[in-house]
Amino acid sequence: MHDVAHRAGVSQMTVSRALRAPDKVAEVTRRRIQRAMDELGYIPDLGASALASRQSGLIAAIVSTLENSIFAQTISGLSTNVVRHGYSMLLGTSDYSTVDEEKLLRTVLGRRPDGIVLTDNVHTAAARKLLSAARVPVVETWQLPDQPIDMAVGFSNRSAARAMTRALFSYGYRRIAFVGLRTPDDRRGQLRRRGYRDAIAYSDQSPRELFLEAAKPDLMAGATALEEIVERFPETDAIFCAVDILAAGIYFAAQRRGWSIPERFALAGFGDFAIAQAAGLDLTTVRVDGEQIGSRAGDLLLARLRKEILSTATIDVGYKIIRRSSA
Amino acid sequence: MHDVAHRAGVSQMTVSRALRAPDKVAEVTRRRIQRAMDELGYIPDLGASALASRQSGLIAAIVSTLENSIFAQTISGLSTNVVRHGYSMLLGTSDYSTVDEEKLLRTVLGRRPDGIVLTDNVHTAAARKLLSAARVPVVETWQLPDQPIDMAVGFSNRSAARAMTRALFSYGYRRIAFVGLRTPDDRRGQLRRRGYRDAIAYSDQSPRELFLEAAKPDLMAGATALEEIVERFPETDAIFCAVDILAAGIYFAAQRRGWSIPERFALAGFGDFAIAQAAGLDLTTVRVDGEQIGSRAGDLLLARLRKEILSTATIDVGYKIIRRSSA
DNA sequence: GATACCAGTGTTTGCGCAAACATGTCGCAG
DNA sequence: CTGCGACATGTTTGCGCAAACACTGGTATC
Repeated sequence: MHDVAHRAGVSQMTVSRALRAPDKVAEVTRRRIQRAMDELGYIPDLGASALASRQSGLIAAIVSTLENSIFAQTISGLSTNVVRHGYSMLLGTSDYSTVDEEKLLRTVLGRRPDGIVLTDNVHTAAARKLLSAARVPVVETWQLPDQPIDMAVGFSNRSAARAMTRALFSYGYRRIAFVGLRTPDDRRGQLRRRGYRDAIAYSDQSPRELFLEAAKPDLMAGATALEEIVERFPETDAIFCAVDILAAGIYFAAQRRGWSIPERFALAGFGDFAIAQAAGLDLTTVRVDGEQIGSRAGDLLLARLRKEILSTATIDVGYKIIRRSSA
Repeated sequence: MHDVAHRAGVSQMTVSRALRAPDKVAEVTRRRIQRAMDELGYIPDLGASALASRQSGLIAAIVSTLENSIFAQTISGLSTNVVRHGYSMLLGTSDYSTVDEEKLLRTVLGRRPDGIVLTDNVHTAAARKLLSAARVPVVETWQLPDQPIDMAVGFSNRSAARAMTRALFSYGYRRIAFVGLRTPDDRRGQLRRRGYRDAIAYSDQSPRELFLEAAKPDLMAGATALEEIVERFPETDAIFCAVDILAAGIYFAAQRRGWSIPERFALAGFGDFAIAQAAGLDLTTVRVDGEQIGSRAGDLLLARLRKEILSTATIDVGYKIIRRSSA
């Protein structure tokens, strides 16, 4: 910067101003400086700028995983939004572990980000303490937390599952089964199950729940699920799966048995993954806009960083029940 | 840090050392410092550290898109690798635009990253200049570039497509058609086409190529492809698609016609996307390990940062022809 | 017992930039 | 013509940390 200043015949401070507050520098001077920067191939050191201004210009995101395309979408939405406003994205992966999240958080906070976005809302006590001590704006995303650390953007898995179950009732189905995974740390699955039970409780039916031992939801798990459903709840006329992929597994397994859907039984999933569509599998499901969640999270952060007073620190982006031919 | 030093009864420098070079600090002192840090909830400022040490501890990745799960995998592999070694990930999205990539590069370089990973190998001249001027280790990934900027990890789309075409010949098919998209900026598709032609040139057959006008590869495009193939090359006994999703589209379209695969014709794709598997669509395809590409890119960077002499700056991770029931 | 050496710690300085304040220059009201 | 304010620019200082060098007391060497 000093070199640029020298070449443009001004002081280093004026160069700094030309960069950060161009309107405080005379037009001609600004152009001279610009030319000097171009000629020297000067690229301002944002790290040093951060140190001096106490604003890092970084937005950190800690996602549970990138394998799942929904979080990738959220990052994409968030990134597009904040990058446009001059921020850079810092990314970390917690692998669904709160302990890893806490560890990651320590390093991330070391970068003094201006904002943090989390895709999970379960944290260690220490992590919560770190975050509040850092006095950094935080947005939790996807499942709306009961006790938000700060801000939140997402929806309620429970109410979405309740809505889907009710929708199945409204389509005329009665003996609705629910399929989930037993994995104890699958909070989403548990919430969706509760939503299912909420709806069942308001009906004349008793719950038909199936929990698979599978570690991961996949097609195989779906196939197993169908077998067990047939055995334990043979009267079932609709199956609601906690995850689309399970529904897909059930679909193909049914196909192999020569059963047609929704004649033999209706089928509903959760997530509206591209997978289902791609498989030509016209699945009734719950859709949540992952990209929008990221984008809105960015909005909240940016507003906060502009010192705006936020009327609502929590945004419910809702969900959509997509009825397709499977139910 | 000053406060921590005071509390531990040492100088600020000793605290710094306890952090960066623990073995240069006496055991007891280190423990006192550790305690002081815990009590104060001190988190070192990595930005300031970067400024003083001239090492940012940042690895930047510029991906074409996150929508596509393969790049998400690469980021995941890269991130896991470098984070373990104390680096943080800076992420940017170029949306397949070399101009956006260049813009992004300017900001990214402002952070003075210790290494950069790119998922594309087409860049503006200015971008190339920026990168070489920055003297930062660079790894280009996926398609191996003809003229690498620095290092590279990936494979050759051309040779992979050639191998697949040859494989189809070896399975006994003769009249092999190729389906791609016309989108001019689809470099990958062009390279795969060349690979196909390479193989055809060594056979007694003439090329049967079909280029769709569709903007994006999807199931619909696949369905259209089948119609055109049937019309223009009715004698075709095998179809090789530049992308799995097209193959899936063809598969379902064939299914609707009551044609069975591979009896009516064989089908091969490229990419081994989870989609195909999920659809229960047992597709013969070319598999490339996206996560490994990211991980190996990390290895190269880390080695370079350790000042190791690299014997090879380019790593070909290869590909696998996966023969399944569709061919 | 002088010399060299080393582990452990402290002091000084500067990384590249921006905040805060200081200075200079001009136009315009009275 | 004076004085005051608005604008444009310069000077000083410090952000939080680590490199480089200086220093201390102890141990090994012969």
